[in-house]
Amino acid sequence: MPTRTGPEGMHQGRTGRPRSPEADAAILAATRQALVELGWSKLTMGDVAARAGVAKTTLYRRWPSRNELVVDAVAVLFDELRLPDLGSLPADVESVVRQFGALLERPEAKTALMAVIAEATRDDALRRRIRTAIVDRQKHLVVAGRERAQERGEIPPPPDPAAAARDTDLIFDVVAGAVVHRTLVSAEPVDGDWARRLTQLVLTGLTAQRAPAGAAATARPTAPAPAQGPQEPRAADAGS
Amino acid sequence: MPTRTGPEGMHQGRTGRPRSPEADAAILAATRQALVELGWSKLTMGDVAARAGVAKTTLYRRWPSRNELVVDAVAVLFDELRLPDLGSLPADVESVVRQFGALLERPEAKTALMAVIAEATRDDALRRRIRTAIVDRQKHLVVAGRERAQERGEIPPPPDPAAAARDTDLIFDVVAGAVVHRTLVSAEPVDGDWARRLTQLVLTGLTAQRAPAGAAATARPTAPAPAQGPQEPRAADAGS
Amino acid sequence: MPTRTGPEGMHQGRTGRPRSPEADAAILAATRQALVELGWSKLTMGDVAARAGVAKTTLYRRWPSRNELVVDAVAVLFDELRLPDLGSLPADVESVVRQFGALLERPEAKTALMAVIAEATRDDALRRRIRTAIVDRQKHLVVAGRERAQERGEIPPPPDPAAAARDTDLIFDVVAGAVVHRTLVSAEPVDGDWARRLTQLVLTGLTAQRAPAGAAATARPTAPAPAQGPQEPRAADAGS
Amino acid sequence: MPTRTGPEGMHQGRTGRPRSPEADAAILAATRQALVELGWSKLTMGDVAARAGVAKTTLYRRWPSRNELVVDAVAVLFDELRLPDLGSLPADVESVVRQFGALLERPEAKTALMAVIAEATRDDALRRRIRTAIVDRQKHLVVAGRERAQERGEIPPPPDPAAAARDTDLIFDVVAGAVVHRTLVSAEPVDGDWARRLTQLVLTGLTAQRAPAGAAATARPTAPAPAQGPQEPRAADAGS
DNA sequence: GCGTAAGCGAGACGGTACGTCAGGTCTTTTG
DNA sequence: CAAAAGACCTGACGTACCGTCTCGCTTACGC
Repeated sequence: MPTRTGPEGMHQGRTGRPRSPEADAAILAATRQALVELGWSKLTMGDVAARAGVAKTTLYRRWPSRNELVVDAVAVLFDELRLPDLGSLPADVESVVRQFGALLERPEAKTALMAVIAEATRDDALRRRIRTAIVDRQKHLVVAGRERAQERGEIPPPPDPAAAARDTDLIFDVVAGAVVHRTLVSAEPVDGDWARRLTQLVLTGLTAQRAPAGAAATARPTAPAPAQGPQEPRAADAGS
Repeated sequence: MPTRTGPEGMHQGRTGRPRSPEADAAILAATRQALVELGWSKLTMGDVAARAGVAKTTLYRRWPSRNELVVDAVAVLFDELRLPDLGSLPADVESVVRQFGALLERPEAKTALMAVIAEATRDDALRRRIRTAIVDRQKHLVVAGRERAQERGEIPPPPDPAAAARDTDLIFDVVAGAVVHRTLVSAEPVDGDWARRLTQLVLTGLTAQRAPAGAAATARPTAPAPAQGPQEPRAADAGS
Repeated sequence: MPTRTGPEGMHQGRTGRPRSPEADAAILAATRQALVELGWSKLTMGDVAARAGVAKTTLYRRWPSRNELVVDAVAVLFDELRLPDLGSLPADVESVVRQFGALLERPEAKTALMAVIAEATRDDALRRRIRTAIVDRQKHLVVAGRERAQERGEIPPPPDPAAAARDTDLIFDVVAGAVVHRTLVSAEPVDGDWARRLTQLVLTGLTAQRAPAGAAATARPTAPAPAQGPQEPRAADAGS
Repeated sequence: MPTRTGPEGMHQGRTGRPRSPEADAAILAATRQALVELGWSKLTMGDVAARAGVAKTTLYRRWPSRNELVVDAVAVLFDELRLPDLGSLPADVESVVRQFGALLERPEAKTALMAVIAEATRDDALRRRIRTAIVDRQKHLVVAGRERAQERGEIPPPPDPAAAARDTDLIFDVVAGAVVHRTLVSAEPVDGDWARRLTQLVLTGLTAQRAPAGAAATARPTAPAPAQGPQEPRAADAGS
């Protein structure tokens, strides 16, 4: 676990009454509870303070606003995600997919995650906080999974580090995105069958993509297409 | 374009002064503009009304709340998505991926979409509205793409309708989810390279999955799929 | 009864559909009913229209505003006041006092009267309407009472018209004011005893005032007025 | 001046930031000013708050509604009424009459008083507030005037306390009612002449009423009238 | 008998104010 | 000095009425 999040990062100063550490825990728990019961838009600072048995001032002394408070409150949920060692890459991946799906079924996670991402489209500081508190935790799983699979010999070592990074990013977007989309937009559960099919799609897609060598298989980005028609129009009509 | 959305669905009754149709257009335009300038959390009904040159009550007479208003305002953006006929399935898919990515770069779309999805986790009526106004429009593209590819002979007809529906759902969650995640969470652009790699991953993954020979249910990625070539030599390395 | 009030005074134009006369009655009745149930400040035009089974426009076509509508609605109540002939001035006066008191016990009268008077402090047109529709009806009783008493010989003819007018005004203010104040401010009922004592106070006070011999202008109450008897022996102790 | 009114009576609790006392004064002053400029029906809470340089919430924290605020704002005006010692009862009474008349010429007093009384016909709490804040202040003058006149020997001590109370009430209703009626309904000024005539009427009327002894003077409620005609019908026709 | 001008119910319209609520800040007393 | 309590200002909320304005009728008069 990198950089522990903590309420405010820096505040210390060694004099005066020290901040109560129970208060922190109580506030975060109260925030999660309020999130479950009320949802994002109905959650209020005053309500959280009351549930935590704490004054509103104490909240503001530790978190600059509702958004960062919620990020921190929700972040701990993502600590629960574990990369198990089930012996094969597909099994490991499928496990993570199901864990992630289960996490997003929980109301406090599902509500908070999207709301906070929505806010972050306008607020860079918030985006950074989300990245360190949540996204990096998930990405770490992808990296760890790759390494373990390489050790097992399931996948070859990456030809160069840049390609590896690109692959990691793609896998991460595909897996996390698909789970989020299924859970929140399609509103369907991430059950065993779906998790297995997603895992399969991603792993075969990725392996085939990397393997093709001389096969007729897929794209050959180096060799320009003979007559693929106008490419630019494609970009152009994307806006029409 | 099926089922036109309309502000309130049902309200008519032939007596009394009819609702001004210009007001509708002005309000939706004002909503999009406010969304760009202020973002979701700063957008207020009063502000939208003022921009539209309309009374606040007129807004509330037509939309029960900010959420549904924003859904309707943003929904038209998704009408722009087109499935072009570029001659091959990968090219068509890649085009849609890029269109969708470009759409989500637009601030009014990105902000609104996530916020509204977040709210929908607590509000079934809102979820339904999102589904009919936005999601179904996108899903339609997947269905149409499948059909066209079948006509071209790029993919075989589905063995049974249930399997086809499951595949459609999976593809939809994977593609839409990945684009959304990359744009909003990873905050990276959907450029030509990424779009191509995503397309390739999904299409090869899917094809391989359907032809798994006698292989074990869970793919064995070590043994590369024997002949997954049939997508024809496609060599587009189009644009930037 | 002089000048019938009528909704709008002038509206004529002999062509077109004539205004429904039932509507007038229904509206005024609805206004009184709403006044009883809701009080002045909660009474709304829309509510009156609904009770009367009439469109809001119909109200506005006939009365310029709530104030004048209420004045007209309440004015008819004051038509009920009668000057009976009970044979003596005190008995007649006492009767009127009690009638007026009874009228002001009725919620629609009490609420409306004061509210409308309050509004009239800022609105001369409204003040005129009140005067013609309500006040003059009451003042007429005072004038009639004087004349009858003179015919009976109970009081001497006025030395000059100006003095008579001054007396009329004073009596009117004292009697009406006292009844209103007792009913609305003191919130005590106008019962038989109180009515008799008020009547007596006014009549003796007035008679003595007119006959002050050579006494100082400002009465010297220590020296009881020498002969203020001429009101005749009236011994009614009627009453509840 | 007993029982200070205060905004809300009870609220304290010794912890937390105390309510600003300047705010109270500023709000009441702003209310009176707004009343003068706008009149009762145009006075709004928001406007008062703005004039007082205070938030709307601060008003609502202290007064439950416009009505009670206005009562308190206007009440202080009635503190100005003084019972001077001019040496004789008539002179003292006349002075109070003129003071009261002058008070009711002031727009903030005249508008507010009637409006608030009108509202009170539906609201017992408001009626109580008016009584303690305004009416009792005036009544005190009547009581004090009686006592002083007795000390001077101008009027005899009351035969029994009940009679004294009844007299006080009657005088109060007559004097206050007459002044109010002349000012607000008749819309005539309370000038020296009118004040003198009212004073005289009340004092002589009252003295004579009490004095009559064996004189033929006024009512002899003990001795039933010889032929006073039907009393009951009087009560009956009061309702017709 | 027929056109036409006004009345009529309905209900949308641009407004204003409502009374409440939440956000953050600030000022007390208590620990 | 921090914490709790709670007053404070700000500003948006969603609602209720206002008085006006179309609508599509209906109704009586006067040609």
